[in-house]
Order: sequence, then structure tokens, then C-alpha cells
Amino acid sequence: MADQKKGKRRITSVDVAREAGLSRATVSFVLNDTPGQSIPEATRQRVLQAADRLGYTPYAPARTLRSGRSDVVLFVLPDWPQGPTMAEFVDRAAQVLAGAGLTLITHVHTGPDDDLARLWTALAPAAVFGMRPFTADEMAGMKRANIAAVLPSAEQSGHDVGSTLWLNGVGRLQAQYLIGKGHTRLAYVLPDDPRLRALGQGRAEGAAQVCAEAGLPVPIVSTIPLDTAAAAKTVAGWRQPPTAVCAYNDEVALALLAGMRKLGTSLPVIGADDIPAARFAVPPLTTIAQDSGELGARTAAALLRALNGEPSELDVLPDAGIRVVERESA
Amino acid sequence: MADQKKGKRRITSVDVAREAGLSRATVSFVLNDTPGQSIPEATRQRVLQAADRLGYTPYAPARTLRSGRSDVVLFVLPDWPQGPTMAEFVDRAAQVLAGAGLTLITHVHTGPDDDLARLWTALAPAAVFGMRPFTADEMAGMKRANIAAVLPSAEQSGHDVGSTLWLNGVGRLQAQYLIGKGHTRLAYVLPDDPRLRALGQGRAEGAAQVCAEAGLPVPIVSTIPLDTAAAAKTVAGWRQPPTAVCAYNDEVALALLAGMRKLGTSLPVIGADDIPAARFAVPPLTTIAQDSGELGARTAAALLRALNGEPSELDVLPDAGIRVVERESA
DNA sequence: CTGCGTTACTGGCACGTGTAACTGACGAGC
DNA sequence: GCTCGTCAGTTACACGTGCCAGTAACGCAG
Repeated sequence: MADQKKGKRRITSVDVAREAGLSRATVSFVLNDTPGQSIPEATRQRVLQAADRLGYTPYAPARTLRSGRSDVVLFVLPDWPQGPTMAEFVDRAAQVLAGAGLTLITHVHTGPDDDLARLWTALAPAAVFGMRPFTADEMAGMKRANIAAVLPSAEQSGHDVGSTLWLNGVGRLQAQYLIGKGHTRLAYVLPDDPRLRALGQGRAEGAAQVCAEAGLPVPIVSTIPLDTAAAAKTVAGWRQPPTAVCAYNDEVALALLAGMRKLGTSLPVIGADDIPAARFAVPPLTTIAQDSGELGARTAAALLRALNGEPSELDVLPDAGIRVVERESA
Repeated sequence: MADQKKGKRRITSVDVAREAGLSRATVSFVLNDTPGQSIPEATRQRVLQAADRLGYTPYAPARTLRSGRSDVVLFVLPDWPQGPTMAEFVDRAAQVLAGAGLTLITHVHTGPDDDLARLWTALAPAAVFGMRPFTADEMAGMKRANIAAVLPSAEQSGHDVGSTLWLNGVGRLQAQYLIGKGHTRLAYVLPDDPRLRALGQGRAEGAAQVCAEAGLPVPIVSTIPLDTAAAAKTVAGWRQPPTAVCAYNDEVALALLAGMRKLGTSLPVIGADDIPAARFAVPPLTTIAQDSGELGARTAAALLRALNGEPSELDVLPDAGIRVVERESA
């Protein structure tokens, strides 16, 4: 709020030091609460007030250069699976990280893999989190870039965490629900978007596991585009029709309902994600809802633990707040 | 790919200089194509090969510290309006920016406004882009943080660019379409999510403008939650029912269709965004599709122009690739 | 041989910060 | 009176980069 209009020079800790009549080091100690320093309350206040008066903000690049680590956490999204689900996840994760002084940044990664590397060097993030596991090359690159916590890591039990852990859970729950309703022959329908293939297979496998455990035949797996006619054709093409269908997500489920409506047939369908459109469908769609906000918060917490050196896996995640929303379609 | 496993020290330009048997300055000149330097091809190759051999990547924080500007563009999302639309927008924008050596980073901003400031200082971005206009305080903060281009700026004609420009266009087109079908009394239905209020009003105003221009009464504006019963109640509550309804987006439109189905009535409805669920609705939903990828690309281009000093407004945007997708609901 | 411009480099400062190592002063203990 | 420990600070270096100013070597006109 002071009157330093002369030029638009950045306000540095030097300015604060001059204003407070102290050395820059003292200023730094106060502002960072550096442990092992004895600073009388009077001096501390002098510094804090000077900083406030000048509107001082530490310059992150310099800080990062010095300490070798920034307070940015990078969240790499492979592409855009769903809307509100992801949104809540990111929201809550950001909140938790902010509580620890970290800033969550998301980057949608679509292009070739080498601009991911550019990102790491450009941001020097404290940690990176992604949906898909990282390759060995990528891991090496991050290690060289001095990035501390990487979640999920590919070494971690050699599994694709994304599809194995929580997405798997969705498929399991879908199948459990339908089997509980007395169904014995299931189908699993995936979208034809290549970007969703890995995730889709994870869910389908989850359902297959449950069927196997119940002594039922494995589900027929079909892939359809988001198109009424194509969905109808797929449904009509089943020689031995299933007694109920699991869909990869609500959009696929809606496509199926539309296809069956066109054929004049009807099968129980369960979706996933509980998008707003699900409850307005004809018939209203039974689906799986996950509390993705909670999931985001837990993931962030795991990340923080990893940053503190405690080697925390993502074990906490599997069935976090995942439940069936029962409507009329199944 | 060399064998520098000893410790995990970062590879700096010093290493490259030593490897090439040259000074660090020369290395820098070569790698940055610094103009006004005469460097023989042989030397240049020597440097490039050394850098490649060591796998050198310049350390962005240091570069930023020195030059005062990073190659990151920050995209502040106020919250999560819609799914795939935004996704494409960001995707294409990122692509265009990457072509200019810039990296697009998105951050969902939900909390209090002061952690936005933290973001600027944490990233030192070259530019910031947001949906909502920035306050004077925020603008001042960015100026002090030495951020070059800010789009949209609040000074810019004093308008809310988000709702005035493109979103307005959606409302206009919806009304134009319905009027073209012979409708004379319209309603505009908004969602009750407070985060979408400003955008919703922009769209409703667009429709109102078109009605006024055509000498028709202004649309009734209603707000509904995403709930079948509530939608039914709203529809039933209209004393003088409209002859057709515009919805803020497809989700609202689907809610309306569900509500009317419950009442046993039926009115033409037009939505917006063309989400996948729209085509599977009963009846299939007529809606507005925008080529948001194109929009993202143009916005990014405008940003680049602004970065180059050419004062380019967002004028290019208004009706970029926005069109009616005609189905059966209207 | 001297003066001068060009080529091909190099030395060194600056960016803003964190922190280890140092210093002067003061009181306590022998 | 001297040493020693603690307090309250300061000095100085390092982080990795961009680039200005300088400088040897060399060719060439006078």
C-alpha cells in the first residue's frame, strides 16, 4: 500500500530488510520460522510489519533454485475421462495440499510423451501424480529432476494402479449388485474411445473376478461407440443374451438404453459415475457413485505422507466411498 | 544415456561446457541461438552433441530467475462448468501454446481469492488466462509479479468477457432457432448452482435480446435444481405456459424433459453443449454445439499476440463455430 | 610495422533466496 | 581478570542461468 511507484521493480527481501533496518538473513529467518534461531518478539514484529507494509511476496523461482524444490504438485491427467467426478477429486485434493502449503496444478497430457518431460523441468514440482503409471524412462527423468514423490509409481507391485485399484472396485460392485438381484449371465460394455481402453478393461476384469468367485460364467465383453444405432446392433447381436448388463459408465449405459428402446427390448442396466443425466433417463439409471472428493483428499494425504518419507502405498483407496445408487434400470 | 550414476547431481550447463571443452557462455549462446554471436558450425555441433550425450535439460527456475519470465501460461478455471467442452478447449489451447514453446497449466480455483496470488508468485507465469474478469487488485498483483499478458482484462470495455461474448451467443442462437420454428413465447431455465449464475444470466440475456429484436415478449426466466420433481413443479407453475423452452445446458434440458414426462405434458426444449447424453434422451435433445476446440485455439492465438505486444482483443471469438444440432425435442 | 575491424571465444556479474559460519556483546562462573 | 556460553544478528556463499563487456588471434589496408 506504500508509494513505490518508481519503476515496477519486484519487491525483494532486500527491501524488507532495509525497511526494517535489519539484515536480509534475519528477515529470512523470521519469514521462514527457521528453527534454531533466537529472535526476540520485538524484532520479529518489526520484520513482519515491514513485509506487510511493502506487500512483499517471496519469489518462488529464486526459492526453488536455492532449495531445489518448489511447492507445486503436478497432477497429470491423461485425458478427460469424466466431468464432475474428476472435478471434485481435484478440488478436494487441492484443498488438502494447500493445507500443507502446496499448490496443486493440473495438466492435461495429450500429446507426445516428451513434453511431459518439459513440464517437469519447467515446473520443478515437489511431486507428480498421474492416473496412468509412469514408464521407467519417465521415472528416471523425474529422479534426475529431483522430484520427490511420484504416485503411482510403476515399480509399486508392478501394477497399473489406476485400473487395478479403484476402477476395478467399480466393476466388482456392479457385478455384485446384479448378482445379488439374482442375475446369472452378465455382459460388460465398454466405450470405443481408445483413451478409455485401459480403464475399461480394469472395470471389466473386476466384474469378471466377482463372477468367477460366484461360480458364474465370465461376462461377455462388448465395445460400442456412443451411438444409438450401434448400441442397438450390439444388443441384437448377442446370441445368448445376458440377463443384465454392466456399462463402463453412465454414457455407455444411456446408449444401451437408447439402443434397446429402439429394438423394443429391455434388459437391466447398471452404469457408473452417477452423472446428472443418469437420474433423468428412461428408465432412471441405476449406477455406481463414488465419493470422489473423499478419494481426492485421501490421495493427497497419501502424497503428503510420501513426501515426508513415510513410504505409504495407495492401499487406503480401494473402496473409499463407492456405493450403488439404486434407481429403476436395474 | 552415459554412465553418470555417481550421486544424483543435476546436469548443468557447466557439465556440458566441460564435456565440449568450451566455456559456459558459448554453450549458452549455442543452446539459445543468441542473436549477434558468430559461432562456427563445428563448434555448434560440438556443443549440441555434448548436451545430447549428457541428456542436459536447462533448469527452468534458474532460467526464470535470470530472465524474469517463465514459459508457463496459467489457465484459471473458476469452477467446473462442463466436461468435454472445457476439455477440448484446454486441449487445443495447450497445443497452440506448445507450438510457441509455452506450457499450459490449469488450476481450478475454488477457495478464497488470496491463494490465486500465491499461485502467481509460485509459478511466475508468462501469462494468465481466466474465465471471469480479474479485479483491480488482482491486476495490480500480477503487474507487480511481472506477468505480461492477462486475458481477459477487467479494464477491457468494463465487461464480463465470459458471459458477454460467447455465452451470450449461445442464448441468442437458441432463441433464434425457436423463433424460426414459429414460437412466440419463450422461457429460459437456469440451473440453481450458484457458480453458474453469471454465465446463466449471460445466456438468458442473449435470448432476451433476440426476442426484443423480433418484437416478442422477453422470456420467463426460471431457476431449477437438477431434480425431476422440482422441474415438474416449475413447469406446472407457469401460468401462461411458453410455447418452447431454452435450457441453460443439456443437463437442465434433460431435467425439464423428465419433469414434463412426469406431468404428462410436452413442450419443445433446446439445450446447450451437446453432451453425449443428449442424443440418448427421450426425445433426443436438440441442442447447441460449439466447436470449443477451435475456440481454445483462437484464444491461445490471441494470447500469443498479446504476449508479442500487439494489443489484440478477444473480438475474434463471438460466434466461432457455434451451431444448432437439430434432433427431435424442438 | 601500426591501426583497425572481425571472428571466436571467455570472464564475471546479476537475478532473489536459504542457510552455514562467523562476530560482537554481555553476563556467569572459576 | 579471564574464559566460556548464549543471544542477536550479520557476512558470505551457493543454486543455474543469460548475457554484457572484454580479449586474444588474425587478416588487411595504410
